[in-house]
Amino acid sequence: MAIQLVTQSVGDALVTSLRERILADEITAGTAVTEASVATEYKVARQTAKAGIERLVGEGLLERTAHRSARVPLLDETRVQDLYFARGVIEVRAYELLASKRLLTPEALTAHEAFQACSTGSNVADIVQADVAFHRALIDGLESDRLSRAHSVIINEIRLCLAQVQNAHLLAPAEIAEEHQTIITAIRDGNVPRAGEVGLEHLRHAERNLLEYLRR
Amino acid sequence: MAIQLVTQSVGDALVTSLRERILADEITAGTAVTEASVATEYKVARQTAKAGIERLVGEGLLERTAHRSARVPLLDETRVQDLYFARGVIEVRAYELLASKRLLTPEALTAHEAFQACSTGSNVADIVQADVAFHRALIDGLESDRLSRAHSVIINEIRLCLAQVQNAHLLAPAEIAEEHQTIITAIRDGNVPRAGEVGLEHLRHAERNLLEYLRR
DNA sequence: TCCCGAAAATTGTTCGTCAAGTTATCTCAC
DNA sequence: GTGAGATAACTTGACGAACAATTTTCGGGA
Repeated sequence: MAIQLVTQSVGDALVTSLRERILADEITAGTAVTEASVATEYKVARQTAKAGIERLVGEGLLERTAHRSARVPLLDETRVQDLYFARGVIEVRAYELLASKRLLTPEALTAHEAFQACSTGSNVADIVQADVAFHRALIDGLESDRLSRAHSVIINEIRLCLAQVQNAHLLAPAEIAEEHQTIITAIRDGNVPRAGEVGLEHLRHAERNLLEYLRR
Repeated sequence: MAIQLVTQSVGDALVTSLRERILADEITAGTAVTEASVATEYKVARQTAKAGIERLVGEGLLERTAHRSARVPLLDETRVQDLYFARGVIEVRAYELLASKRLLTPEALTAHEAFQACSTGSNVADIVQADVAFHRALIDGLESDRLSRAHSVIINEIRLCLAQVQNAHLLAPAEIAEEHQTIITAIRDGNVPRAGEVGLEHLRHAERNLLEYLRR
């Protein structure tokens, strides 16, 4: 068996870079992301740029209608609600299943500790990153490619919202860490209903904060 | 306000057509779907064909690795298990939520009746179609675009499996209709845990049948 | 000011080309 | 005959240019 090399096509690299920049709020909402601009910026063919944009549209990180430029979608109330509702459907059931199996992967625990570690710091992007990583690690524990993928799409769009809000109205990191701990405890105890409840409560807090920010 | 016309780009039409043909098992698993063949068959440019194929790869209806032709994925055990697991996570929680709201849309009831109507017939494709439509209608009742979308991707891949199996090993349509009825009843009664349980049971039956077929 | 039409910008789609990687074929040594 | 290696054929990756269709912008009249 030959050693496997990890290669990446130009198109893949382009999508990865664009995705990062969007999630980092470097490409701000509302500004046009034209095929030509991406093409010249990255020195790639327009077709390549087009393909990349289309993939991101598929992920919900860009929006476009026919013959008009793609844009990073603007955060609005219905979007946030839809996003957290869909996320809740997946995560609540996932946490219940994890609890029923008392399944806590080392990755999830590591992610939790990593969050606690950087929660004392002030870098908001890091905190968001660590928060997302924790939830992702929990879902990944169920070892379902399809579920992880569905969850990932939704959570990426949520990261988009968080990026736009920035440090403005996040919960206190300490509070988030505490809620994460209750989720872990519920799973470890095999307390199925509680795992679902605290998971849902955790999401509700995040959603409420975002909505309050939007309504001000 | 002008009257809105529904138009469709060539690319969209191509994807729609290919998706239908794949789900109808007209493009059988394993056979190569090359960019050139699609291009000549539909008389479109290779670029257009490529874009269409890539979109279907994103939906899980085609598989491809770098520099090799796309193929309709072959049904195998782990795939079926992953698919039904992910579907279960979404549907179980969705049915519980529907029950907690006693939410039964006219569309869902209509879909149920439509299934019963064609369950006496022998056309397998119609039955699969009606079955999928019923579950879709239930999920759509929650009115979450993101959830419907995530569910749709998974269920399309399941349709792929069902298409490959054909009439071979489906449950008896009458049995399916009966299980659908129990789901509806549980939702109507607002019996939350039961809605989740019978939903899960329904999926388990379908999964078990598919797996038995695969293992023979 | 408001509306209309021309110009500019942008996407949709096609063609042709070359490079790079994969698969199939064929030959030659053994 | 058979296996290994070279060769050819096929396929995708990426680019550049071009034209049509559509949207947006903008300037000039009424």
